[in-house]
Amino acid sequence: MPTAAVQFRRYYRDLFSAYGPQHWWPAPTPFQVSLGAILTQNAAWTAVERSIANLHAAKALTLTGLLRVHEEDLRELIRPSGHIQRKAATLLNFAHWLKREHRGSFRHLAKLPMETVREQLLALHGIGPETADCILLYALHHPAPVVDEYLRRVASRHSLASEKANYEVLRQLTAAAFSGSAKDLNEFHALIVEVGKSHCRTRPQCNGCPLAKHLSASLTNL
DNA sequence: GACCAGGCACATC
DNA sequence: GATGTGCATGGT
Repeated sequence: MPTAAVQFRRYYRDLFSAYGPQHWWPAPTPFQVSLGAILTQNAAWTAVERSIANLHAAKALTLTGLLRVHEEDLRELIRPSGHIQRKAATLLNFAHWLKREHRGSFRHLAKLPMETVREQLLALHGIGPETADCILLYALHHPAPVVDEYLRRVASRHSLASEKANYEVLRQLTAAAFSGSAKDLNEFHALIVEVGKSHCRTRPQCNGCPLAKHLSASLTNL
């Protein structure tokens, strides 16, 4: 049995062959990447796009623009992506932190060590490990592994990790597979989301899934 | 009319 | 510490 790291690299190769580059993150500035990362928590990306369009119309896609919006109005702008009370508060938490601690500058933020920024992000209410790692990877271009439910399912069904493997375990496995390469980590996570949306919703049906050939015999016989 | 979506915080056991 | 549950909305 190959190591999980080797398997992850094989998945990456096969997914890239099947789907091609995903061009993540679909946003023009690191600030907008961060807003999207918060808004997409437990929400479909199509819903996030509608919220982003509302924020754009309200000129709230920049730090100063966002900070000019009252929290109640912000809730209405982001209504399409749900969880409006908590997400509005989180967006403002993030914006105030960026302004207060980092002069509102991603350039300043990018100079700090990845782990330092990660700790600060995790200390913000409403930002958990997945959102923090998305910001590190897609806004700051740090080599930060992102673990999501789809990766958890793939790893579990392919017997690479326990069904109950926590975020940290899968983060280490991913780091071991793509250590140091932000480019590969970027593409890998995007591809996992893509295959997850189309093939990993129900277990273990993988007909037509680019990863099906990697399934262990015990699973394919289910 | 369920079920899900590019999670998180908090209560409870 | 692990497991369950509320948060909110729109698409399928």
